Amino acid sequence: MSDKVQSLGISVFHEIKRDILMAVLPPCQKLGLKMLSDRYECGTSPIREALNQLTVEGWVQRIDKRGFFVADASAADFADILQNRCLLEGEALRRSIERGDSAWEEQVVVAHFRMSALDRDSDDQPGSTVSAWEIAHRNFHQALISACGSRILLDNCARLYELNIRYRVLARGKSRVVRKVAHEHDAIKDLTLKRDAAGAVDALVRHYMATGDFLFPNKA
Amino acid sequence: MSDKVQSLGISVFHEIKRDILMAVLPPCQKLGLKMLSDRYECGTSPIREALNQLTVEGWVQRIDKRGFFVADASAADFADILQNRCLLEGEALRRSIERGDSAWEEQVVVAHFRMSALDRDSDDQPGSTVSAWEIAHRNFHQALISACGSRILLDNCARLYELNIRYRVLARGKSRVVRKVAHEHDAIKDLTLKRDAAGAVDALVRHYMATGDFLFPNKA
DNA sequence: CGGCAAACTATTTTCGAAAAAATTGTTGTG
DNA sequence: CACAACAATTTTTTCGAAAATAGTTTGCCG
Repeated sequence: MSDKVQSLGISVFHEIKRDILMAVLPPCQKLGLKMLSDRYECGTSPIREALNQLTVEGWVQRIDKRGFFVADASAADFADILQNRCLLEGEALRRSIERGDSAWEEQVVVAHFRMSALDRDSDDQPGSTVSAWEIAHRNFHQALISACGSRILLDNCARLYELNIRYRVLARGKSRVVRKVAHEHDAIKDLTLKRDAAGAVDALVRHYMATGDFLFPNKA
Repeated sequence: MSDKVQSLGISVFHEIKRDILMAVLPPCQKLGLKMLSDRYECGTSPIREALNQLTVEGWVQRIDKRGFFVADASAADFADILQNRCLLEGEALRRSIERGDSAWEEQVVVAHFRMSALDRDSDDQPGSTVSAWEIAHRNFHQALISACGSRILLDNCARLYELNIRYRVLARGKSRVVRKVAHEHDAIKDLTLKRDAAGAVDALVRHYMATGDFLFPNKA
C-alpha cells in the first residue's frame, strides 16, 4: 500500500516529526547532524532535507551556522496553538456544515463510530508510536472539517492539530486522571449532523478549551 | 546592518522566493537543480535546502524523484488565499484593536503615512525587485495586526500576504486601469484608530475582496 | 588568580561525484 | 504503423569529504 520506494529525506522527515511529537526527542534537544545521521541510519543530506522542512512547519528551530534544535514548548505557545485551532477549525466546521453533502455526513458518522469503538481500550502506553485511538481521533476531527472547501484552511488545521498532540504527550503522566471526552465528541457529531453550525462550533471550541484547561490549568 | 555572512541556503531561499513572487519564474516552471545551480551560482546543496523550505511554504511543488516546480497558479487558489486572508487578518485586526496600546497606534499612523507618501509615484515597473510602495503597503497591513498577540496568526498572515502578491504581479498588465485604493486604506486606518473593530474588519475584508474581483472578475 | 589570544576540536555548511531513478531515444517484432 | 523491450541520456537523490564557522582548551602575561 504505502510507497516503499520513497526518498530517504521524506521518510526521515516523518520519522523525526513522529519522534518530536512523541517527545522521544524532548523540547530544546540539540539535533546534531552526526547524532541524527547515526540514529536514522543515513547520510547527512536527507537529515538536512528533513530538518529544513520541519523548521518551516514549526517542529524545529534553526539557528544559522549553529545547528538545529527541537522547538521549545511553553504554556504560551500551547495557548497560541489552541486559540488558532479554535479559530480555524471553527470556521472550517462552519463551512463544512454549510457545504457538506451526504457523502461527507457518512464520513463523519463512520469516523465517529470507529473512534468510539476504540474508546474502551485506552492503549496510551508511553511508547514511540502513535496509538490507534490517536489516529481515529485525528480522522474524526479531520472528517468534520473535510467539506470546508479550502485546501489552505485544511492544511493549517492539520498542521496545528499535530503540533497540539505534542503537548498532550508532554503533559501525559503529569495528570493521572483521564478526561472523559466521549460525550463531547458525541455532542459535536450530533450537532454537526443536525446542521446546527453555531451549536457545533461552540461545542468544538469548548471541547478544545477544556482540553487546554486540563493540560495547563494555571495559564489562560 | 544585514548579516552579510549568512548561509547560502538561506539567501538563495529568499532569492528564489522573490523570483517566484515577481513571476520571473512563472507558474509550473520546472526547477531543475542544474539550472538553478547555474542561475544562483552555487552548488546543489543550498538550492535543495531552499527548495525544501519553499515547498512547505507553498511556493514550490515537489514530486518525489521527479523534481521541483513553481507552484501552479489558478483562480481557485487565488480565491482560497483571499478567503483565508480575510478570515485570518480580520481576526488579527479585531484582536489588535482590542489589545493594542499607544505604541501600536503610532506604528499604524507612521506606516500609513509612509505608504501614502509613495502613492503618487506609482513605480511599479515590471522589474524583478519589489517596489518601495509594495514594501510600505506590506508594512502598513503588518502594522495593523501587529498587536494581535499571536505569533502563529501573524506568521500565517505574512505567508498568505506574500503568496497573494504573486497574483497581483501575474495579473499586472492584463488590466490597464490602476485601482484607487488610497481612500480604502484611509478608511481602514481611521476605523482602526477609532477602535471600531467591526467597522475596521468590514472595511479590510471588503478591501481584499474588491482586489479579488478586480484581478479575477469572472470567478467568485 | 584572572583576562586574553592562539591553537585545537567539533559542527555546520558546501561542494563534487557516485548511485539510483526517471526520461528519452532506438530497435525489433507483431 | 503501433508498440513493447532495451539501451542511452539526463536528472534526482545520496554520500563522503573539503571548506568555513563556532566552541573549547591551553598557555602566556599582567
